[in-house]
Amino acid sequence: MLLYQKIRQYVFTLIEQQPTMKKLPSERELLELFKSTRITVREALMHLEIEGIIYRQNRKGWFICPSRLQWNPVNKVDFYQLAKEQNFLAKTSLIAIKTITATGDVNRAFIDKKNQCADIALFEICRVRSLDDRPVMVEEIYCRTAQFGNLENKALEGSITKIFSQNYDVKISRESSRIFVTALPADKAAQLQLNSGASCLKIYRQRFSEDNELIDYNIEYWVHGAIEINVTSD
Amino acid sequence: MLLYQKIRQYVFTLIEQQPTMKKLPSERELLELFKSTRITVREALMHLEIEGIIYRQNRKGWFICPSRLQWNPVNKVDFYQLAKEQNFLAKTSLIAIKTITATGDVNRAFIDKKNQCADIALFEICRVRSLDDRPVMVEEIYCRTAQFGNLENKALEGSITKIFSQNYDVKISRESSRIFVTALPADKAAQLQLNSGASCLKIYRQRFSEDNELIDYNIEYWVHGAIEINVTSD
DNA sequence: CAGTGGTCTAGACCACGAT
DNA sequence: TCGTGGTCTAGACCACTGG
Repeated sequence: MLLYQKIRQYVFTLIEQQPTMKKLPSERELLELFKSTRITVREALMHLEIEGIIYRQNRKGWFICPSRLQWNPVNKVDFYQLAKEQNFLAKTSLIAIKTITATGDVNRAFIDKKNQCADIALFEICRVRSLDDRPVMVEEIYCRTAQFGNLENKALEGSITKIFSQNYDVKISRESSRIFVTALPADKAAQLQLNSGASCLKIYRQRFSEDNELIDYNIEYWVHGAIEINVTSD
Repeated sequence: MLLYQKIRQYVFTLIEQQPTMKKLPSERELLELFKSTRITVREALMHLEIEGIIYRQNRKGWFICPSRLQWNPVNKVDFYQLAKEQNFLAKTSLIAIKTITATGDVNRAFIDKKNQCADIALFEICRVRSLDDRPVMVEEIYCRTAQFGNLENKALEGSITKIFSQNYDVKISRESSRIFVTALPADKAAQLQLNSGASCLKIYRQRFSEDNELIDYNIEYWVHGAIEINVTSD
């Protein structure tokens, strides 16, 4: 068995035996224990990181991943309710809300047949969501300023869907998501207190009204070891 | 800008400018180009690997990821049809089919109310699927030997769903999937010609008949840069 | 301040792939 | 046989966290 696999096995067993432990021994403690080098120790730790068993916070250390949030992208369930059902303490922090002119993918999504080339003014809302005080997701939400005037003064830590429905009488009727694995960009990693390049689940979501108009465009980055997708089809 | 980010950027631009290129320069070529070391070059390459832009085949080199297969877990669409629609050449290789006694998760899934403790005899089918000759998925399929006698003599490179329906008159009516990111176990990595520890999307899928009996239990490992999940809900 | 991970150097030997 | 990536050593300095 290779050395880094032995170290991986040692840490893995440590986690199994001491499930209450949150922080792992430091890289230097491990290299002394195995009379090895940091390269090899980090090889083992990064292995466990990809498995979704441990994660690191930038320069703070390595930590054990709590259980994953079970999430069904088809049921339009509120984040807080979902977390509560699974015994997590959910929290949302508003990072920023600003007005932008749509460009790129976002622009293409919002263009409709009536005004193909017009500049589209959008709100860009950036939020971070935590489970038990661990940041697990950062998202950008785009929606039309024309449609949601005064949105910046609403309680943006809660459910956007509820704000749309209760304040603007806008109901979501259909949604479409693209989900894939990639790396966190540097800015998103920083907001999650992670190192850039950590693996994540990236989700592009478009939500439409009954008459098929795009209501919002959402880009979510989920810390990869923090979520599990459940889908049921009939 | 950090050195490994410069190298990453260089390779990234290389890929953009020469989209027909399949194989990247070797690690040693890159380290000479940047007068650096393999550790740093590999840091850059592993970054791109996590992003799903490049992948490595064990000791063969680093390669550029082709576009991802778009897959909707809710639509029960045939793999070959899906690939064809997206201009991929699909292929399936049967690795093994054997008879086992259900244990662990698989056992729990197959237990029904009638015979809680009986040993359950299952087929275990292992297959590898490729797109344009790149292995992208390895799967294990479990189903009851009692229900699918003589299954080992069927054309197992094709659609299992079709075999169930055409040879045994068994129709799938409902399915339930769990999807998450993890690392490839060593044996699965070898079957995909990848290094163990590569990131993957792991999918547990259970499929049920109209009267809610479990028909098959499926464990899929998708190479993480090879697939994108599309979900639409009404 | 000491301790942590982040980045980086300059090598080495090995197993396996392509030829 | 030679080139590839896989594994590993033995250090170094830095940026940031936490007490």
